[in-house]
Amino acid sequence: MTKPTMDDVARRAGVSRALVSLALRDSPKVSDASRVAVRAAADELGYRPNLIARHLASKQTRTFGLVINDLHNPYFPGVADGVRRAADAAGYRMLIQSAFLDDVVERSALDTFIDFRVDGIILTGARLPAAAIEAAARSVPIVVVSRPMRSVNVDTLNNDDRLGAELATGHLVELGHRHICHIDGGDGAGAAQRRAGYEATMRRHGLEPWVVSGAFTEASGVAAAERALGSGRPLTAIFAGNDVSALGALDVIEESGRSVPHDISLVGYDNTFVAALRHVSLTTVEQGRERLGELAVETLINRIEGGRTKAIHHVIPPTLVVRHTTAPPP
Amino acid sequence: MTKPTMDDVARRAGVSRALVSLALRDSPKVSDASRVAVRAAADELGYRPNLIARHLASKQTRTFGLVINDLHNPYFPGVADGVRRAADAAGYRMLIQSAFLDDVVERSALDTFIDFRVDGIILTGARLPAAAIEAAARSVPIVVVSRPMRSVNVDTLNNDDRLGAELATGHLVELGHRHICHIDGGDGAGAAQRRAGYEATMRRHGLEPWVVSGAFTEASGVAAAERALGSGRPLTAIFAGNDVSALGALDVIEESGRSVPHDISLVGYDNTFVAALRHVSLTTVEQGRERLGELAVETLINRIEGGRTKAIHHVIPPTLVVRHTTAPPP
DNA sequence: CTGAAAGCGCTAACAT
DNA sequence: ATGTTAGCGCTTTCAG
Repeated sequence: MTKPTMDDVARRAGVSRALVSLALRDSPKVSDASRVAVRAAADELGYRPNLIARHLASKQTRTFGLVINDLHNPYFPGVADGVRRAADAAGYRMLIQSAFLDDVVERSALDTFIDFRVDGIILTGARLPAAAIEAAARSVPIVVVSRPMRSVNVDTLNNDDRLGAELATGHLVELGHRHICHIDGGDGAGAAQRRAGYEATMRRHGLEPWVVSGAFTEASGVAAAERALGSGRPLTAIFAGNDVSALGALDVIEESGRSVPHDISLVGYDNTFVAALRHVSLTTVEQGRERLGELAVETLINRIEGGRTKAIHHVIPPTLVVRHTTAPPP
Repeated sequence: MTKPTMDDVARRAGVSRALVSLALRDSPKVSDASRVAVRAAADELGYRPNLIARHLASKQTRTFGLVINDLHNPYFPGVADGVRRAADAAGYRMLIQSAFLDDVVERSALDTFIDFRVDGIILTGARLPAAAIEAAARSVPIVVVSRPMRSVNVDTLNNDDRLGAELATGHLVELGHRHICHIDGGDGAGAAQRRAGYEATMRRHGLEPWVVSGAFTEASGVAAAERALGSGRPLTAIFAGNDVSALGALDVIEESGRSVPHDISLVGYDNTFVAALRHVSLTTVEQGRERLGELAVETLINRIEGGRTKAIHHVIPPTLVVRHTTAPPP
């Protein structure tokens, strides 16, 4: 169980340890003969370099840490796809941690990556206070994805949440809806912007905003929809803060005997795979999550390798995806 | 950006480096005065211990690596929940990597964890050859979850896939179905056992098994259902290898103008949150995924700390969750 | 092209 | 209770 070290390989190959190090990393200053001998010895021994030691000596890990706010939210794996593809192409590893929707866990996930001295950290959907992120960013490059925040030293990457909400709300208004309720994302990442976009659109059309507070979870969608439906207030459409809360609302609407979109139209946000299921067919907003993931890596790399110090704030335009949960009001 | 080291803290607190090390880890053999002084110095400096260095010196990382076969499959986050809870309670960190359904990526995820010298690895839904896992298990404790395999040196934890498939198929038979097609999981983890359970149940009832090959993805469910429906063969029920492939099948069935469960009954496997959505309400099989995650950690810990060397193979009984996608045949 | 030697930041005996 | 001294396994000058 005790693993062979570089010394073992060196001894077996009849060369010095330093040469093994060079040979294994394909340095040009190693003769072919040595290279072959070293490789052979390493293979025979089943040698695997100890990254812990390598990193301690070289001061870099070539690893990015990805903190996902909630592994259960199908939005995030899409971001992870983009991150992985780009990281892979650039020769970086990616390690993931989930915050499990808990701020304390999120904080410790961030600390763990810092303590592991990863070369860069991607925070997605983070709910940590901006100050905490700023502080952490002083010791490692951090890029915050899908969580709008203004900062001079941490990079951010977002879809335009406000615009997305405007598209969603505008779509409902155009269909003829006047009683549109917004189940918001509470203090979730981007929730405030989506709420603002909703409110602005409503006002622009002379309609009164009606926000029921929620969170980015299915359970909160259930609770919020129950409140909205139970209020007795006229209601023909709901714009939920994200897809999973929309799904919660969908359940409640149907349970109440109403049908979607016949009685009530419903819009989500994120365009997750669940929204795309024909059986659900939820009208929603696409953020471009994979692209955000890729951009996150690029942003990190040009800070690390390019030495950039000024923060970048990139916002990409979302698009409305119209499916079958929206129709003119009854 | 250059971080303070333990030496900096020691100097500032006016003590030796070793004492800082002890104080920061709450060793009882440190005076209160020193402890306070060290903590203060560390805080003022914003000191964070370098885990890389700590691990190199202590030969352990107190970290488990979790390799998830497919981050997009909502089954896995449930396992991760269980792992995290148990790991947390035992004082271990958890790092995640996704294989993104790709065997090569899965292999490199495993290698990365080995190279990082994590204390234990949990493979869930892995499709790697058993031999590769066995080999890796020689250098680090590995427990394989949701992937049946017989082995003398690697621990496994599974629900009884065969039994689960028998429950699912038996349920359909009891409802009166005779033309039941199984969309299998191809070479996915546990797919063979589920297929066997289906076939055995069919034969036991004098029915002819009909397996259409698939995989554990939505896209494969779509393709397989199209083939089944297009075959012209009588068909009143489908038992899909897992929930996401069932969802793919559901889309195709409805697209063909048939309704579920009126024309065709449908059963999945995994009881993911999507199956539970009232709007989907998929009859499925619950594996007990969180429990599997917790057990995985316990298994790893009693091997690491308890010094166990004989492999454990634990199988837990699945349960059928009947919802609204199953009904008697038309 | 190869080897020797000096660390990387920390832990773990061993002293005191 | 606290300090000293070796490493952990690797990379990286610096000589040869």
